[in-house]
Amino acid sequence: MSSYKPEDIESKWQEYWQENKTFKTPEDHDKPKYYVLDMFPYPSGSGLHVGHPEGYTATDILARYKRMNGFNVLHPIGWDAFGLPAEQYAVKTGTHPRETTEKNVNRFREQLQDLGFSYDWDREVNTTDPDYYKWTQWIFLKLYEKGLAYEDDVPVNWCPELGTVLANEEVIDGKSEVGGYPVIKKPMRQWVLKITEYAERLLEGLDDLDWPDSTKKMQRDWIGKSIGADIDFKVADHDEEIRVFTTRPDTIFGATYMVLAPEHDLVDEITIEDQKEAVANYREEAARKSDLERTELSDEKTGVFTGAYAINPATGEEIPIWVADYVLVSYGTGAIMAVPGQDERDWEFAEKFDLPIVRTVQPPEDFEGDAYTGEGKAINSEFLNGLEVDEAKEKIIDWLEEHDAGKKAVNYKLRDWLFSRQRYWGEPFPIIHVDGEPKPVGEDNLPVTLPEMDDFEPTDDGNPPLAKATDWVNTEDPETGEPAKRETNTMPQWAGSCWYYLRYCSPEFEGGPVDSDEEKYWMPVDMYVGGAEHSVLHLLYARFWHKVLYDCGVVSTKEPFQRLVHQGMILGEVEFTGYKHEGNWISANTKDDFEEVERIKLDEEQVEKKGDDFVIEGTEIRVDAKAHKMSKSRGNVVNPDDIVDQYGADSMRLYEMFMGPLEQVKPWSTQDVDGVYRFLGRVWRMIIDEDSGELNDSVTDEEPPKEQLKVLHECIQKVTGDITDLSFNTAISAMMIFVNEANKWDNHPKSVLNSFIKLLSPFAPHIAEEIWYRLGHDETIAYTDWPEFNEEYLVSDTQLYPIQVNGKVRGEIHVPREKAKDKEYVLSEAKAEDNVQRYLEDGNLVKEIFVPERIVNLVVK
RNA sequence: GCCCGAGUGGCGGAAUUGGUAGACGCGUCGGACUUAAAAUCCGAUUGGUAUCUAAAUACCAGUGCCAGUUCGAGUCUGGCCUCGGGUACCA
Repeated sequence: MSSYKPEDIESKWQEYWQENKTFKTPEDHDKPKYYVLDMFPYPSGSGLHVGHPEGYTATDILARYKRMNGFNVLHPIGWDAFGLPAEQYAVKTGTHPRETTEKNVNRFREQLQDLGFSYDWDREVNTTDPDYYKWTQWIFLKLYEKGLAYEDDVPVNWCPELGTVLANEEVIDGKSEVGGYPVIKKPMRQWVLKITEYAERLLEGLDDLDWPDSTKKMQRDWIGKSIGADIDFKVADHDEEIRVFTTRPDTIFGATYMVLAPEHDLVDEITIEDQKEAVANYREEAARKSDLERTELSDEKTGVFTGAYAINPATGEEIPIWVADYVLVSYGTGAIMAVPGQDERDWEFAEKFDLPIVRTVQPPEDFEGDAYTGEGKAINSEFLNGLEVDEAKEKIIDWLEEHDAGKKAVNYKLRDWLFSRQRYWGEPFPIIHVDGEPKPVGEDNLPVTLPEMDDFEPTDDGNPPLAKATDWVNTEDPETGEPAKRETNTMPQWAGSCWYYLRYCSPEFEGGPVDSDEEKYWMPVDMYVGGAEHSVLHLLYARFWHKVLYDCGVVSTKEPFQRLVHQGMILGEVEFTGYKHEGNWISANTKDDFEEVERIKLDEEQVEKKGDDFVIEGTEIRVDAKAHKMSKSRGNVVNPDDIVDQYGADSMRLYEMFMGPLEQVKPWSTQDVDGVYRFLGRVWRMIIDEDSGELNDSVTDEEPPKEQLKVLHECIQKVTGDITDLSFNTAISAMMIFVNEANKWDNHPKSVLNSFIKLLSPFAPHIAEEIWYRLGHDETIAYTDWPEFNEEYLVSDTQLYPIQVNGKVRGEIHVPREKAKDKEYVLSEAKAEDNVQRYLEDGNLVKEIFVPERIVNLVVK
């Protein structure tokens, strides 16, 4: 072997690492620890796509870097392996989901190993393993014991095609996130987790986390805390009161009607005889509507009058009570006081149904529009008149409390978490029903394993597939021996991923989900890398469970993930698209003017850049130049296996990091992989003689000269700093600069090469191990010491000063190091520079700017 | 609609606290090596103007658009435009 052949050296070192368990997590707790975690992958049938290795390479670089800096590193991987696709495949083909899952996991594992990631494979976990989900069930029992898990009959998102209930967040625009099937509302008995009880703590906990601001904001918005008041409205000629939540109690004098959600409990009771039919029809219609229809029809407000009236506690006047679906039953109290003067939705409704509108906040003089929602002085509000919004709020709340009509209140958008699914391939609940009442099975009876089945279709009446396993369903109460029925729902996929990061700390531990000594050492996760699509759900659910476990004394930290980073999506290759209408080319910017437009994919050679746009070569016809999200249907998916086959894993890793900043969205370009591949080839040839396979003659044992040390230490400084900042793209660029420089040298002292190869090793570990070995080392490079840079080599003998005249660079001078900070000297040299002189001669020097070791600017008038 | 994020060569992208815009890489062009090709290596590569050509030098313009602050703005401020993402009757 002589030239750089990744296929040979990569498999060699992958085998070496595995045989020697190079990356086994150290068991001692003596050194500082670093826990670096990738988001739990779902092992899909299509295998790894190029987005996976992006985050994984970043964490792997950090893991390897930290090991070389003396840390004990926990860098694990595992499988979030329950889930719908394997079950749907089972329904279609009869293949048991376990088989599909096992096959997919094996494929994923192989692909990850081919990329040379330094995971501790002894700590692999799998959510579908009964030894794992035993503890998922155990945690559920804790939730149940604490009253945080309850059964409820709730209108749920029922998807007939998938035969399952979906969580709100799995429904997008009224269609299922998976498959895009229609979703309707249907009441069903469900398990629900009381995440709302933790709303405030989930909100507060965000403050101290080192997370992207946008992610924190999304979580805050999702929790949606708002402060206002609960106000009770008496119903005229009834004993009932209707409670509303409002953030604008100050506008109560403008509350000219009320609205109940169609599902509100009091609707039937208060509706007068004459309106019963209309209201019943409206409610039925609203129930039948899917979320999609509700959204689509949202332009036009609808509603019916109940015939009943409420008494506005502030004005004492009777106001009509309506039913309308623009009020949601699931937020606040499901009822509102409508203040059209200060609320756009109420205004719209009031206009449509001819209800009175009273302004209670003075809009500015130039205000044009309908409802006014801004700041201003109260009007038409008796004792509130003249007060600003905040003052008025305070005063009215005091007034309401005095008159026993309301009180200050806080509300959250966050809803309780619908926690059951009508599926087979998920964790069974550790719950039995005795005489129809739920009862936990008890810790000793865990795990409750899935029964063997070969039919995974739900029953016709919408019961989960597990209902068909009658031998399994019909059991007895382990305590009393009474007949009992098992819960046939299963947990959602989120369950297993809510606590997996804990299991990695002690994957074999049998006394609980996590060994407390290990937990105290390893937690919290120091660096968590994964897609922004999990900004809300996974991260919120996991934080919720973590806080519950904290309350149970299972974990010692209040938050699981101290630092979080989202890798940006990798898009497909840039595509050029031209448009034709009736056979003639049309410009891309006019394509919306035509009804029928034909899209034509163009080659790079067929287009050229003209101004800000790309056009068809030789014409003015604009085309679209865009990189799209990779998708099977578009046919632009890049398979990492192909890149590894063609260029090797080291090039794959290097390219994904070189593309651009980790967190940014970036288009893929296979051609660009050439660049990093050539770089690795240059590294190889700098050290290895291609003919003999021996070290080059230029590789010597001599002491490096100062110029070489300068180049090396600049590289060390840059790479070290950039890894810390996660700026892997510029770290690689720094190594390229080093190699470009070093290739000009006649001699390559081993000490310099050793240091450089260490720098390269977290990025391209295979070639680094091979060269390290050829440089005469017996041990893996993975635990050698990271090179330290020495400031003293970094200083050059001269200092370069660009010389500006009126802010424009007109020349540059080099001054000796010892004079670099000498203002007098530098300025006189600057003025003496030939080109600068011309400008000085033409005007008067009025000001001299001298920034030490940076720049000189002369202001001339 | 609302809330974030981003606009820099043909392309991906660099640029400390405001201090030489375009590092590094791709592509393109030219050259070396070769019978030839591949591979490799060297050089050029923002646009424009001037000095006869070339080399070289100098100047002008230039980081989405328009203003502003400053000795100096890709970077800061205000107003727009475009693209990407999130969210959507949450009272």
